[in-house]
Amino acid sequence: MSRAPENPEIDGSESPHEESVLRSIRRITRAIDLYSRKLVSSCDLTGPQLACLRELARLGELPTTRLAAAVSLSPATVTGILDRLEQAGLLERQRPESDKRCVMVTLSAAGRDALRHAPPLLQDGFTQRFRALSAASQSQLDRALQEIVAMMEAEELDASPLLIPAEEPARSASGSS
Amino acid sequence: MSRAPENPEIDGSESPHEESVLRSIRRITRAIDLYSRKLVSSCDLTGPQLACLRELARLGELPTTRLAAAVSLSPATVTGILDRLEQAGLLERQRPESDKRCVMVTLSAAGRDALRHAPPLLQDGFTQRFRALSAASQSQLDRALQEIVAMMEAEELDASPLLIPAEEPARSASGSS
DNA sequence: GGTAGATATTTTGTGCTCAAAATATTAGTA
DNA sequence: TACTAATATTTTGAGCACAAAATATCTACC
Repeated sequence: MSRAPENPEIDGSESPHEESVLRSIRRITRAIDLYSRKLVSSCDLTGPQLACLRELARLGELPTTRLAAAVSLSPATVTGILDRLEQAGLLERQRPESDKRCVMVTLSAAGRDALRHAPPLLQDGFTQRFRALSAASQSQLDRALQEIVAMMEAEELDASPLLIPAEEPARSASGSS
Repeated sequence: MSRAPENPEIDGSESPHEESVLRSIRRITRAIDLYSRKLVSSCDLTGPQLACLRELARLGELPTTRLAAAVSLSPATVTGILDRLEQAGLLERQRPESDKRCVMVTLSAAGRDALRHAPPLLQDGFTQRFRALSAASQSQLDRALQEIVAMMEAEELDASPLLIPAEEPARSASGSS
């Protein structure tokens, strides 16, 4: 009756690493979210809120859209975050006369102060452990993540039939660890 | 080699890699979210929904809590996802006689079918590129991520020795001293 | 039997997240 | 001036995500 064996491996043929990579990413995402909630109890700021404040401090006054890009979030999302931060008095929004479509965001004194007392954006445990790594190891992890980002953000590689294994991106500086 | 932990300027002193790592993670998270939304238009399932279905298929009937663990989400979150999947007729929930606290979740025929026609959980572009890597490269990325997960999930490493700067004038927001 | 504590799930409340639509403003053009 | 298109932000609607509280059930010990 089952007309075809429907070999479940046909499209499920994922390399074990593929599953594993996804699983790791989910766990990282979750760990960050959990830490964000702990942050709230220690300094009344969530992770995304703190990230916005930090970029604001780093880049100075800037329009919503550019802030959104800086923290890798959509403008719509940032609007909500800014609402809450403004409500808390940590920043100010104003439309410049020159172009009233824009909204320039500025850190307030209170915002700068909150930032000074805020813990790091990543778990303290992670921060400690990461800093304990050799510069080479840090760099290696950093590069690995960037590689994943690049593969992730690269869209669809067209209709290109991908069969070209071509060559390894050959990482030259493999040794120093 | 081991850089002595000089008193690191207390708060500003993040290694450049630290910033970069966080930025990469944010971008990865975002890329996954964006793909999840594209998924909806192609198969009416979001990423988390698809992830739940897949685990369900992989592990068979199982209680909510175990499913939550399998997808690295909290039970509360999974409840909402299950609501929608059940509504769509892709799975069934029932409380076994033996223990009516539990809720056993089972894939329905429609669920199994939807799964067969669903695209991969990661961007197609990523999947293609990742598969094009050598086994060694895949493994390397996989390991790097797992290392980060481990550092991320390791809590606080307490007062553990190892690299304590001895004094660390902890002004960390531990309330008013 | 009855009551306390443990276990499993759902509900509640808040925030993050996005696309798409709505709004407001500016610039270009007839 | 009026009309159109482009730009910048906010609103809307839906889903994800969690902790904490609420609910229901089971187990253990009296």
